[in-house]
Amino acid sequence: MAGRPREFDRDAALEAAMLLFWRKGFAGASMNDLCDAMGVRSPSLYAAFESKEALYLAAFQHYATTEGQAVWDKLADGATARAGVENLLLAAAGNLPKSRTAPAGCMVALSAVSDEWPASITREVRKVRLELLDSLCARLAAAVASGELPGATDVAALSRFYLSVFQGMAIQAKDGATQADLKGAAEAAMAAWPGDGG
Amino acid sequence: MAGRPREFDRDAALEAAMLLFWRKGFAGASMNDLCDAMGVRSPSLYAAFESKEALYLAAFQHYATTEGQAVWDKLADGATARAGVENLLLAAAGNLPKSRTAPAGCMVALSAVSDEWPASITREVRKVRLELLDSLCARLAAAVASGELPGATDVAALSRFYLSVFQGMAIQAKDGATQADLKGAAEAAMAAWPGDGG
DNA sequence: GATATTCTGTGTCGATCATTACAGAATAGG
DNA sequence: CCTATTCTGTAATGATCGACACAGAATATC
Repeated sequence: MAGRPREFDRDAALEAAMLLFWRKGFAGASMNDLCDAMGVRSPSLYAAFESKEALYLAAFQHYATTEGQAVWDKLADGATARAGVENLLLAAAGNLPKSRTAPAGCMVALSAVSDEWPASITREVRKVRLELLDSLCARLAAAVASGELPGATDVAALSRFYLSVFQGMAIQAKDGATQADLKGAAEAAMAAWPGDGG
Repeated sequence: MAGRPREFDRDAALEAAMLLFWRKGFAGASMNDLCDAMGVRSPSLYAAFESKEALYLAAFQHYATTEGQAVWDKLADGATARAGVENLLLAAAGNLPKSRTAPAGCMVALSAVSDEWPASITREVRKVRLELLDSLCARLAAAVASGELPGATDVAALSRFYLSVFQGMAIQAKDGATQADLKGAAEAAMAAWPGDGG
């Protein structure tokens, strides 16, 4: 391919954009901020990512397939669905608070919770959040099929419940909750597992 | 007091501002939008509310003392703390989804979850959210004192857990969850009450 | 009724926003 | 080497943002 070669690392720039969007949201991260954080001038940025909206969607996908995936993969970990859900919530407790390298909260849980966001982003974010609900439903339905959970279990309700715990933990992480704080909430949530005594 | 009398109803205007901020967030609601919704020209608006930031804080307080209070008052309803928490979550399930008169979600739970908001608003919103946590802690601590809950109960963790359920329900309401959806999640959450069998 | 005071409406302020024209620089293919 | 192509940097675009100057209108007090 002819033409002057790109002077910046596209993946590194996307990672920087992800971190800024993660911290400040869509409207809060201006193109100026993004250019600074990515180390790229705006014409190069537009040539590589098309628009701010497209850049956000790319950064969001990047988040979902790296940071987000690492936590939600835990749902498949463990011999039982109960262990999977517990692993998920404990991983969330470990990852949601602010760290040296990552902002607090979760891009998937906390993006587009007001109507100020572009419609295409709201649509995509909602889709991914509903996929989280689906993955919980699938794991719990399998547990019903295997006999781990009673046949009368309301899988949809139980899935929504555990999703809400995860999402609420993300909000509390934004408010400064520590790993220990969230671990306590996660353990309390596991007491709701059908069949567990109190 | 001398001077030309105000031609608009300050409380009605504040209510309109609250509804718009509730739906669109701080940055999403422009002064133009607000003027239209409130039926007021901007100089009158600034004379009555000082600034956009101050207007948001006033609208937020209005929300907290009306819409929010109506739900969180339920925590005191019922003979036991368990009944109080259940009433709270069921009221949330009834109120959080979009209705004819109100937007979906909760201004307290969903405001300022990204760093794009003015610092004064972030501070105030966080303060109110922590007050919700405190009110849960107080109710549960009283239940421990009265013997309703075991002395070994981790009140802080249990409070954080129920708060997270509420907050997560607010996010799901934004994503279109129905009253029935949220009622299921609330009921599942009550199964985590210490001492309840599964 | 005169005056001080407060509100309303028009119009606009500088700042910031996302986006892009344009020209120069660097590469690939011929 | 020459040309087409793609990137980089400077600078500017129109739009929109929050906020306000100004003049006219409406009230209270004296």
